[in-house]
Amino acid sequence: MPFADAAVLLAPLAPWFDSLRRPMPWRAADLDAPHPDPYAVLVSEIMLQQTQVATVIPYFRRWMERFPGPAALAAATEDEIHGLWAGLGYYRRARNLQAAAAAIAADGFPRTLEGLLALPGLGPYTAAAVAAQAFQLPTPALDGNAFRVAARVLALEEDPRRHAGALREWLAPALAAHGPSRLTQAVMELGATVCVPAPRCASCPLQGACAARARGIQHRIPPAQPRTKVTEAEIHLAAIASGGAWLLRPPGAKGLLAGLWSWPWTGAAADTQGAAEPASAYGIEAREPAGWTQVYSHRREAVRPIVARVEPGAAPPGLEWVPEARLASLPMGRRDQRLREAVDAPGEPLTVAGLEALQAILQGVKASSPAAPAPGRS
DNA sequence: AACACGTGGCA
DNA sequence: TTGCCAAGTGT
Repeated sequence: MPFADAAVLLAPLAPWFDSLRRPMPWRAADLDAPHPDPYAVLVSEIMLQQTQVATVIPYFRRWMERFPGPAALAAATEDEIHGLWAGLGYYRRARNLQAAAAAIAADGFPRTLEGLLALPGLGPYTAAAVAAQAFQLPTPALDGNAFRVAARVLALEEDPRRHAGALREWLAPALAAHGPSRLTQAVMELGATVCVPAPRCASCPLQGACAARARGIQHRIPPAQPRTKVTEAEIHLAAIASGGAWLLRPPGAKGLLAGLWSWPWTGAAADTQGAAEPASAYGIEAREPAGWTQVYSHRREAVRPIVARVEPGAAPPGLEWVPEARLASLPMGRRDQRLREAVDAPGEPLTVAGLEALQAILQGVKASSPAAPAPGRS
């Protein structure tokens, strides 16, 4: 493809980045040397997958304090790593990062693109980003920012992801010319702060070189991506206490919120209304705090929380009674953290639907099927 | 090749 | 409020 010389086109990015880069705890002071701590680069890059810098910073600091190197991370428990990742999302990243740390502790840090690509959780982008920032290898790292910047500078009107190979070939000489770590970060920084979806061209160091801007088409490059469908669900999420313990579901191995503890829950029936009979007739004291909508990447959940106290009994299959003192230390996603913080909050009296949900959970009705409605009353 | 996979910021 | 998107990867 007859692209203009990237080393020339992107030259203004180097001084721009040297003077305007944002401070980040994983950034090396010397942009021209190999990074003093490749593990820190790796941790930051995994955390930054689909996650903004400002969100990552406090998680990165806590993680590095607790797991300063690959050996410490490799020795941690699943609950520990998920606890430090809790709230950051995409929890598989934490497990992959630990597996990568174990491989690094055993075999040393890979210093080639191929070696990095073989680590779990590192795809084409992350392997290249680590190679460039940790080891100064001229490997083009194409993330959403880099694709957007490249597509605009070159006025590429198609989806730039379809031209990843050509764009990598185009970018590589510029990395070698201006420093792999510097230019890698500069392109992404530009995409994150200036060449954003609604671009701020007036403050762009590449405004004179940008083909999209010259043609006035920067706002529609790159074309919007089709989104995958989001399913809707409504659930009852129950904090059930008995004696000094809470009824919880231990972490699953796969699926949504894998690796995290959760409160038991059950699909809400849409057709049950009206006042409940006194729940005390069933040995239950309960209330329903205000609900909320929980949004995931591909699912929207209307959450109807219940807080209840019941008579002692065996835990239903798949659930565990967990001593109250341990509750605060269990890794939970945002939804379950939110109910954990609300277990002492006031609520409305239990509804019929809420009572049925409690009974379904306590009777061991399979609670993990999103579509499963609560059973009818007997 | 689609789809699963979390959460938060921003217009 | 709703929708888009973020330093993507695994299956």
